[in-house]
Amino acid sequence: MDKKEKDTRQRLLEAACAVFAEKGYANATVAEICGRAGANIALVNYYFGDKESLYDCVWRHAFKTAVTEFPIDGGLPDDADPQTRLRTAIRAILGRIFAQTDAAYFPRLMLQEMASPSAALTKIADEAIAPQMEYMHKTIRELIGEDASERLVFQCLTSTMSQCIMHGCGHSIASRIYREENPAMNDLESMTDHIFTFSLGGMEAARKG
Amino acid sequence: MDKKEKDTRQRLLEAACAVFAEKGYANATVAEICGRAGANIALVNYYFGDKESLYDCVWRHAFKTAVTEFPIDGGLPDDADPQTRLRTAIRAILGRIFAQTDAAYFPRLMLQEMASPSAALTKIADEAIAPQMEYMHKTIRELIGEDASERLVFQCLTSTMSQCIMHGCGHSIASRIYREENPAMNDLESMTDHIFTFSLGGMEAARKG
Amino acid sequence: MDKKEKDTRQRLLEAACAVFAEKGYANATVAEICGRAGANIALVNYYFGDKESLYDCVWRHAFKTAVTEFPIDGGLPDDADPQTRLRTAIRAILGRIFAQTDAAYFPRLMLQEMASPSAALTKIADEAIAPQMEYMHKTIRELIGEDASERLVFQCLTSTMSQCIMHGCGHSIASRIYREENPAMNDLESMTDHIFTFSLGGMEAARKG
Amino acid sequence: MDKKEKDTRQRLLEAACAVFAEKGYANATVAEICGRAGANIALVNYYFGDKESLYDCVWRHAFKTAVTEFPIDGGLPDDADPQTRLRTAIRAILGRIFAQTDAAYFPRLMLQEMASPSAALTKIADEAIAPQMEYMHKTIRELIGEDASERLVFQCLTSTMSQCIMHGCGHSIASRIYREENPAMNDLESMTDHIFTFSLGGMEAARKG
DNA sequence: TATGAATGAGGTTTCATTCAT
DNA sequence: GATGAATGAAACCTCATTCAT
Repeated sequence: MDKKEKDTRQRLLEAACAVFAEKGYANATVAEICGRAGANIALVNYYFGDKESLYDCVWRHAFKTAVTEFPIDGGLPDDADPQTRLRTAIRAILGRIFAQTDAAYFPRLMLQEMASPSAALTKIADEAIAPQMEYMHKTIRELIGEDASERLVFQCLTSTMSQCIMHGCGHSIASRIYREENPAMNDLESMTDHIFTFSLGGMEAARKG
Repeated sequence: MDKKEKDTRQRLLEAACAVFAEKGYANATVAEICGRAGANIALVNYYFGDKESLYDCVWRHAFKTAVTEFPIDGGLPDDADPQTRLRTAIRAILGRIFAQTDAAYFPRLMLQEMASPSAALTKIADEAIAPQMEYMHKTIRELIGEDASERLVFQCLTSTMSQCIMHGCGHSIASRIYREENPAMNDLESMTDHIFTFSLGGMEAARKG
Repeated sequence: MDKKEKDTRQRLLEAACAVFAEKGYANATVAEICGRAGANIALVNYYFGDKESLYDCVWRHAFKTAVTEFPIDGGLPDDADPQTRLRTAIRAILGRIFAQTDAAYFPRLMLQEMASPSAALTKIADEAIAPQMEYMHKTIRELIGEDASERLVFQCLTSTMSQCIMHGCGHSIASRIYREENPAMNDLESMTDHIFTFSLGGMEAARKG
Repeated sequence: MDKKEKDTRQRLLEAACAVFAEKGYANATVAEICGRAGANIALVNYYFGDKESLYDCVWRHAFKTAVTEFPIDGGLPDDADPQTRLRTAIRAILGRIFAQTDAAYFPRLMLQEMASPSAALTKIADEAIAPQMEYMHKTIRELIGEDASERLVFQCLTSTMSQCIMHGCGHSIASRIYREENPAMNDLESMTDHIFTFSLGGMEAARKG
């Protein structure tokens, strides 16, 4: 019975991840989630209380999976040089986006939150995003140097993160413009290389001028 | 009477722009649109047929306003040098995002489409986005040189566009992480400078590496 | 169209009065109300917003009808002697209870509130009940005399009101104990006489003892 | 194990008393009852069959407790004089209402039944209420005299019982009108005195008038 | 004896749309 | 050109009950 229970709850959670990631909080329906999980519609309330609490479980699950499978520091020692840390972090973020596991849900959920913030966004920003941003911030600060203004660091951080997010999440629009799937889109390593090189070059230029 | 009609239809269209941009297609309600427009709830169907057709009018209106107020080429002559064209294009895209007019709706609608594509996305991509991307593509091709692979051009294009989009639209999440409004966020010219410099530096590095 | 509109809203309001009076707020269902009114189930929300607001309209309507048809002072001049005022008030309260109009809903709603208070009770007590109680209080104070303790006045007030309420509302239980309808139950005037005489005698005794 | 069973069943019964008394039959939920009893939700059906049967057990339990702890005749000899018997009966009824034990549930359940009769009311009236009313009836008949009409006896009975019920159960509304708790409300003996005196005086007056 | 999973019916509410006027 | 009434479908949630264990 331990088996069966975990099964249904887990199936619900995973179906919910998929549906929330696809449609966003407000637009996702409990009915569809239960339908995909092959579960009775009342079970969401049985296991999670209500849709909002289910969503909490969903983003936490997605986030935990993402940072577990693709930790932002990639397991590097703390004293790794900042260039390595930057490349590793870019690789981690892209890894999440293109993961075939539940880790992929987190970035998609974030895109949904960016488009239509839900009540959970404040919590998510505090608990999930801020720590990762701090890591990136520290890394970029080291790369640009202590003399650079805080503002410059923030701009470079945004520029770098932008590319990670868009290269991955832009799919839905990009794939409609370039009708055939663009080859670069699926090549994780080359994408990492590009963003890393582009960003380093960008920071260098920004630092000077 | 001709006046009044146009008035109401126009008011509905503008209210619809705002609501769709804020909540996305599925989440926007006809009732709220009519409410904001101060119009009777049946008028959406009267003037536009149904919600979907209204949405078509909305994105076309938003797009037209955006390209009229902020043309991607900024009115430059065709033979302007590519660096100037790039900077101008970046400025135009950012201008749209931070516009106080209906022009600002288009990028927000696109963010919504990126998160939760509606049935209209294919049309939008063909009619609205593709031409602009081609202009950017051509510009970047000129900057990188004819020898560069098509793939590299595409990567640089994505990297550049990413920054424009995120610097503007990332607000909802960014403002929650950096509790106080970051100063750079609202300074259009400095943002243009940054993205331009960063992207040029990035392309230079990408071309070499 | 003015006719039809008022019709449905009014029909809903009256059906709601009946159902709320019969079952109490929580136990009444919107479906039954709409069913009795011969209206679509969505119309409660269309006309009243939600169940709670409908309930507000209901008790206010019932109260207004009750005090209009059966004013507590029965139209007596302010300087009427307290005995007359007491008898008139008793008559008014009983009149409401046995009314064949919407006035009868108010005491039944109050019985429901007494059994299972709803969120509206505070409002009802303030706006509807308190003023009537004050009138009764003043009247009884005059009957008992200025020397009597406040506590005694309150006790006599409660004793008098009790009888009005129970003689009327106790029906549901009483009619089950005395299987045949008790004759006194339906004779409004004799019931008024009894409560008036009994209460006067009671107060006289209480004052002395 | 025999102990434990009785325990759980008993805990359920007592929790059910509380919940039914507070919210009435229809409004009480099995889930809340089980929650308060610290028992699994399926146990109501296991021990009692269904909600309705549980309710039967509840009112019988409440009634038995009430008449055991506060017998209507207060243990008086059959030949006690009617005044003493009346005072004792009033004291018993008030005692139940203000009891800190399960005895207090019975009057509250009756208030609920008065407001919204359940399917059980007929049974309750026959088995629980009627015998007590007969006792009161006989007592009052003796007080008023054999010449009095049956109707007068019934009216005086109702007037007397009304006060007992209302002085006790009217709390929810009364406490909202007189914001501070009225002192008389909690003083059992003085309340008994008042109702006894008031009723005797009332009967005397009614008999004459 | 006791549990947690599961279910179907039914509750309130929202929404896009239609219709008569 | 504009309105308000009306509707059916579907959303979220609650609840009594059943079942396997």
